[in-house]
Amino acid sequence: MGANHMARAVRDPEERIRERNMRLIIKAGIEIFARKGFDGTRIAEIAEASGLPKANVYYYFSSKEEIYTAIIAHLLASWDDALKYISPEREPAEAFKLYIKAKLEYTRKNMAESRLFASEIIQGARFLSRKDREHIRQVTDTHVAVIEGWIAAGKMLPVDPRHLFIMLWASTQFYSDFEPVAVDALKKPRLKADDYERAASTITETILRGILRHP
Amino acid sequence: MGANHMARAVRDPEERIRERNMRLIIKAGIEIFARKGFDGTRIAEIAEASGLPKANVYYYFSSKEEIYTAIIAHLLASWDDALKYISPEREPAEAFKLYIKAKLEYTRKNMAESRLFASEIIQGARFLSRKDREHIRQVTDTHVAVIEGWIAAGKMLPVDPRHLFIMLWASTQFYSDFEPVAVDALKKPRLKADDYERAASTITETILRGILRHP
DNA sequence: ACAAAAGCTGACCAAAGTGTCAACTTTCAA
DNA sequence: TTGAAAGTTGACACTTTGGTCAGCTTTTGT
Repeated sequence: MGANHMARAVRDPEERIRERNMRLIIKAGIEIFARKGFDGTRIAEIAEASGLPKANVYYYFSSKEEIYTAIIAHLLASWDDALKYISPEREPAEAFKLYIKAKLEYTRKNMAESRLFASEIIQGARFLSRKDREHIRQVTDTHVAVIEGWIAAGKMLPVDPRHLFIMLWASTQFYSDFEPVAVDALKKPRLKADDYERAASTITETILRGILRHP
Repeated sequence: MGANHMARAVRDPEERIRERNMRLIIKAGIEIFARKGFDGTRIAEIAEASGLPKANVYYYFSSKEEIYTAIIAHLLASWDDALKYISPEREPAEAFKLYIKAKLEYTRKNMAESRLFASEIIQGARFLSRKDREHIRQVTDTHVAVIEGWIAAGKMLPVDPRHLFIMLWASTQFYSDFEPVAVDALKKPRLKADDYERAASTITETILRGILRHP
């Protein structure tokens, strides 16, 4: 292992321990914050769920808030991922179809994160920084502009892009955020992959008919 | 006041005090449970918000859960109110338009209730009884049948009614449940009546184009 | 007027919660 | 091999919280 590293301090080997434990804590935290909200979550519970003693959790995070905001920051990174499909080169039909699909897939595979974020918003977005919210606004603006471009080019009907985004965001989020209600409404014991697929096609078809010039 | 009552015990005069205090507690409870969730809410805070000493709150309710479930029960009563517009005699266009409008109006005028309900669902619907959920399922079924009737009569396109309801429910709820995000997405300092009106028209127009035979 | 019912509340617990710490063990570069 | 940094943890201190209670005041039908 010749020219290894000799970095500033001592260790390195992937920083295995630290990384692994922080990951465990974050993972458990997502689950529990999602279920209980910020105030309702007890650190002891996070500790138990991550298999670490409470004092060890405090070795890595100095407070409950620090765990929570670490998670929120991580979440926001994936916020705009699905939006990449809304790009000017694409045709609206294709773009919305892909967006809806990606959004539903993300929300299905990351239920806890989705719920945690929803919970944070419902509880007043107390831990979203001004910067976070500015970021949301900016990303929205960019994509609103794309839609306005499509409208100007006659590629879709003049639908208010901001309200349209809200419809899409709301409709896709619903399936994981409010799963107990979705389950009852669909009369299924639980939601499976094909329920999400049927959701995707219903939303996509309805929205596309709703915003495209009649074919 | 001749044949008054002489009920089993003593008082009656509108039961003023009891009624008034319970109302105050419930009202404060809705606000705070909505913001903090069940676990995050402290009774002391409800007491303070309702202007009563904590011990007095316990004079009327014997536990936190009792306050909470009282509120939930009250909420469910208004659950299906907007759905009355989805009735077989109506034309789909009219029905959906009225439904969307009513739903948005309710959610706007009862933000705290809306959020509390959303919060309860996100946190796993722990306090919805089997009966409550059965009720939801039943009401949905009734209205799904109406839509299926419309589809069979060729009055609208064959859209999956259950997913359609979810789209409507989700899109309308969003504005109050996730107001901080809606505010950012719409670039408004706060949502006002005309934002809800614009939401209503965008949703209505898009959905109607999405489910009706092309006019 | 008056006694019984209803309403009120400060003071008090026991339990649960957050966060700290000193002493111990493990890891690792030299 | 070694010693310093990193990691671990039981026990503890302190605060908050849900819930109780005994004794007080107010209301009310008669």
